[in-house]
Amino acid sequence: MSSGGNTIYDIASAAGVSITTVSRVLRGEPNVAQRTRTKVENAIEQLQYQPNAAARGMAGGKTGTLGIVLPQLLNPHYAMIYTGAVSAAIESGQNLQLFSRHDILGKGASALPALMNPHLDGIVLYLEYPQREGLEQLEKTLNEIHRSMPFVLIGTVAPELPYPAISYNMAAIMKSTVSYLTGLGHRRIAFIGGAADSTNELRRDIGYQQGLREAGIIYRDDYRIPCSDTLEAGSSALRQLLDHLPRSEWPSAVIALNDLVATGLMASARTYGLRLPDDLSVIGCDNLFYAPYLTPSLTTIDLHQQQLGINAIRLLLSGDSRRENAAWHLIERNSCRPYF
Amino acid sequence: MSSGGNTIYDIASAAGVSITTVSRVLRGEPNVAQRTRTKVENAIEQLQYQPNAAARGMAGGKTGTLGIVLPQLLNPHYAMIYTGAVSAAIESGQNLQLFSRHDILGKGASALPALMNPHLDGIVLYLEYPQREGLEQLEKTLNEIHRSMPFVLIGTVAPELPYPAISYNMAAIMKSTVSYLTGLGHRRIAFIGGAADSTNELRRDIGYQQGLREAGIIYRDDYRIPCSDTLEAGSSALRQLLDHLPRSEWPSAVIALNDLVATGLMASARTYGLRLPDDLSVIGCDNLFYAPYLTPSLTTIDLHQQQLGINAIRLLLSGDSRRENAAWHLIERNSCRPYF
DNA sequence: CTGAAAGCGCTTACAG
DNA sequence: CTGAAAGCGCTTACAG
Repeated sequence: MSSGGNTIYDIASAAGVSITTVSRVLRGEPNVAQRTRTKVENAIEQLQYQPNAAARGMAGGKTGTLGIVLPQLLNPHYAMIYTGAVSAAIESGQNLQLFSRHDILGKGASALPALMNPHLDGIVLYLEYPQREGLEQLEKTLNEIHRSMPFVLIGTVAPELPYPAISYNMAAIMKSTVSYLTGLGHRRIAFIGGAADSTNELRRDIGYQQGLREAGIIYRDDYRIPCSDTLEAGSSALRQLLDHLPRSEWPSAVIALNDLVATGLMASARTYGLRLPDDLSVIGCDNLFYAPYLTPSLTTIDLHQQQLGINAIRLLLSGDSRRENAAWHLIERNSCRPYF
Repeated sequence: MSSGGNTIYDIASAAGVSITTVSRVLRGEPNVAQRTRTKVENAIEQLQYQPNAAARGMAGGKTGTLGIVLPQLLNPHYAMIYTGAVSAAIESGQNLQLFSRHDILGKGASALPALMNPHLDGIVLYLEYPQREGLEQLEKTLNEIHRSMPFVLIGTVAPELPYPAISYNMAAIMKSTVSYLTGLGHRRIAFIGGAADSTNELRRDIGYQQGLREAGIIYRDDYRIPCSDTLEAGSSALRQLLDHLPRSEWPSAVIALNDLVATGLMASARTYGLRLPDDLSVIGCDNLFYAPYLTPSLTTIDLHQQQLGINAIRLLLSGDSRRENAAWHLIERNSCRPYF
């Protein structure tokens, strides 16, 4: 094509060697005479040669590009992971290709071919886990991917999946969140979480209930509101919560699915005349960049997303198949206060 | 490779035709007998055939993938554009590949080869424009890209660049912003903007000064603070502004580079005991998703980023080389109030 | 309307 | 240590 670039042939003839030899020095093979290697390297330098990744992949070699699948990018949670991942990829001289479709699982294996198409050396998968019964289907899909390239799973990874993974231990995180609140004296603690039927949301619910139980608090169904992943959903979820409860039973604290939901919920709380945090403590999850700038500043869980992105790429590159938990910590700010 | 997929050969033999014919129906060429076409289509369907984009590209055809270069993704401004762009790409059956390095210009043409490497059918470029003297270098770079693939420029595009573009008219936007504020009665209007030496920041400064002039206000150097693109920078820029001014000359309104800077600046303002918006009106730019949820909710410029992403892909696909302005509008919320 | 052949830019056995 | 040859999965002239 008019791609205008020099090919391996150009540098072969410039260096006076065969393309095989050029390919060898390109890939850093050891069995090349120093003199030859130098000649080739000079030619590469002079002609500003750039290997064609597509051709490489097609010929069966490494393409030098990794992939990452993220549900979306509007939530900075994912953008942070991506940013960490690119930096780690660049550091290792790899390219990183982003796939931001969430349909990959919804449509099962049917979306898979699109992934296999570009010859990737490996891929990081942040999946949105399906209903429980979908887990089996998912495993089949993953086995299929596994056959053509290595991958690592990140996010809230079901422990049942026997693949390399860096996973948020959502049960532990939720339990700690609840304990933080009970430690402040709260007893009426609501949880505005995801749809209860996804496997990773399940995990959060377990942690929520464990946390309550440990503090001797009885779980109430009407303190658990399902909610999707947006600010607006957070706003209306809080309304739903409060509207179904006599004022005397309104929670004194609410745990949000994530900072987006927390943000929406805080605005909504004000419309009920609730002062924050005096009348209602709020805690989020993700530590988005603007969380310190909300009024009140938002107490939340920092999920170390950028580091997760970095670690995922490193794990992928290492070829190791270990499974580990992702780091996190609670950040105390001003949206929670002791309850007496 | 073990890429496991069926090739054009597989479907050729399944359909009992040559690979040439398969290729023809794949690419929708008209000169194929209906019967033959049907046979081939059935085989494609049955074998779940997926064309290999890399091979396609290498053979000189369309790859079906477009690219987009964005400076970064942590600022939702860019994530919105990306999101719009993918949706438009998917709608047209194209893939979209994201490149988020900002070094493409910093390093001049040297970062270019990485872009040409994957065989893209075209690319959307959101560039960070260089100092004035860099414009010439930039044009050379663009000419080089132009030779191998079509592109469209988006963002604040220098009018000097003779390429298809959808551009924010920053001068007009800034002028309107100032006029909005002067319309509210403000006279001491500060501008916390970008480094004054970038060509697109220059454009904003022009609009700022025009707006002032129209209202008969004299431009003051000490009301113009340079600032980078982060919340922290916004915080310290405001400090820098106020610390150098006697209290009686503190501005009654401040225009921020973007919502990130506005967010940081608002927090900083409070530490000076300023009530918002009573003591200081603030206006941002970008209309990030959380802007309505700040206290006070942030008046800002909506830049219609998602639509910009969509339009950019469509313009690219159309092959048209027109240059147009991007849509925008001011969103009044509660961070600005009349000044008496 | 259809097919055989060359070629895109590489890598990988296979010889030497 | 080095090179000639085959092949990766396609598209594009060129014949027929």
